[in-house]
Amino acid sequence: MEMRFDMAQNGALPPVARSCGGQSCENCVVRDHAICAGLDDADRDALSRIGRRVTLQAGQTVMWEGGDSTVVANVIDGTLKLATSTGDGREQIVGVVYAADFIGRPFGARTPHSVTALTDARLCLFPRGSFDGFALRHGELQHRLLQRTLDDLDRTRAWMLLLGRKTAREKVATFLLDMGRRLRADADGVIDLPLSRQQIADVLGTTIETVSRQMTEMKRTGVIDLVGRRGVRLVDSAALEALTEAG
Amino acid sequence: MEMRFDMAQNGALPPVARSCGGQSCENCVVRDHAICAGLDDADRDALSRIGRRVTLQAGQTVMWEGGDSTVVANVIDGTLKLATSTGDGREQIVGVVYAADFIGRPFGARTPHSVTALTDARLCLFPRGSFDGFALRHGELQHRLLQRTLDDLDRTRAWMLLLGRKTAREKVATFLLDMGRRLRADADGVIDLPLSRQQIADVLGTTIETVSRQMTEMKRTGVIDLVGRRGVRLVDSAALEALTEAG
DNA sequence: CTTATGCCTTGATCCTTGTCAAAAGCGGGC
DNA sequence: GCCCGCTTTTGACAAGGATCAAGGCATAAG
Repeated sequence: MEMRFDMAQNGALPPVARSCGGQSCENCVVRDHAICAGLDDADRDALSRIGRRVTLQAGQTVMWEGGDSTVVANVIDGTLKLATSTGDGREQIVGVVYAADFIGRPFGARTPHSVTALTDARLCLFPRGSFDGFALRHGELQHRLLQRTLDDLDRTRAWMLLLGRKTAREKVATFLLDMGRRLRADADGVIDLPLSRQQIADVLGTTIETVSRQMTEMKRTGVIDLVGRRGVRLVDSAALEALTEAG
Repeated sequence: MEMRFDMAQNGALPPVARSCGGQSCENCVVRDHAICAGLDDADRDALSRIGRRVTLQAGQTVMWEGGDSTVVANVIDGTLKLATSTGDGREQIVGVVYAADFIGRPFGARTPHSVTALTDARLCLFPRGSFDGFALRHGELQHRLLQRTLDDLDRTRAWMLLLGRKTAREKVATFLLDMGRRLRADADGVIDLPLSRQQIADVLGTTIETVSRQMTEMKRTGVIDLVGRRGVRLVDSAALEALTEAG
């Protein structure tokens, strides 16, 4: 088992996080998709007074595995990873979150996994205590949080099938299709992956070499095309879909 | 990849499930631990009128992967597995549930995984629509459901680390300690596993042969003791704990 | 434009685990 | 108490993927 101690990943928040408290919900790009959607103006306003905007740079960590659960947040934009690791440094990415997703552990003392920005990102950050109190008083918000948590659980369990039972080929194919669904391709049909090869390996429970070999092979057979380090074009999605469940 | 089509596992519910509608919540053994705990007498009574008790035999399936989500339930006693599989028959167990746990997919159209009894079991079964309506009107119940779902998600993510990054030895050690925590040992310190070797393999994302070899080896080194097919004694929990994260 | 720094790719080899096959042993039924 | 069926164990072998080791190539800095 290889060990990595990736210092760049562990940059703590700067002493004073760049807060944009002046920003309100009115011009928030995720207001209709995040859990705050459905709140009336007064409630949304009350919630916004609890939170503050925070900007993160790629590589910054907001929450640590096993640390006190002091904050929760909505993702305004950017991509972040949720990860756990063994004592000897093996890492497993247990979730990737995007704009409008919710992060952190409400109603619990500890954060069971770390949260780290993969790209530059903006969050709408709430102290957990205040957020918990607000949620308890607003059934609609709690309901949306429940819906989202149930969906997360479904997705997570589907991923367990991949980790436990799929081959390297199937894992990579599933991953690429999943990225194609979540990320928008540019005019040339190229997707800009928010993850490095190592991080893809950490999502799939395999190694960087295996990911690289599988992707190269898929390029050779014309199923995908690789553009620079982070670019992928899904040339033949049907073929990719087929690779999802067969030798 | 091996394929199994385990017919005994797929026994459908009998045409008329043995219902014990006469049973009330008053003498329910899980009333203080299931999500209904915390409801006042009137509300609990209303909820009980929605549900009915059902008895399952080991091997019976209550919900199917991808099927309509028509019912949800509290487990009164027994052990059940949650599972997903690939089109070619590889199975991954994504959860094991015990007395007082909640099963099924509220607030969603489809059940994303199957639910099958591992031992004889009793459920308190609710039609999903009625349950959803009740939950929407009772914030306390919804809050308990949220708490439980958040805990499930945390446990599930912890299990992803096992599936993606742990060795066979570490997987089996982690599994045995987990069982030791959840199940009570008898006077001799022997735990009666609710899972066959194959099912253990399906939980750990490995094969029956690997599970067997690891357990035999642990017995040889005196860390555990094997008693019949389903019995295990955790002789040296500290040593087992050590095997959880090292070669 | 040139150079330097990491990522990423590629190659060779090893080894853990999966696969195939058969023997052993537990448990239930007669 | 004995036998039969099925689970579990054990063995031999194969292979997919991990590990070790260079080398190539984007990307950013000078």
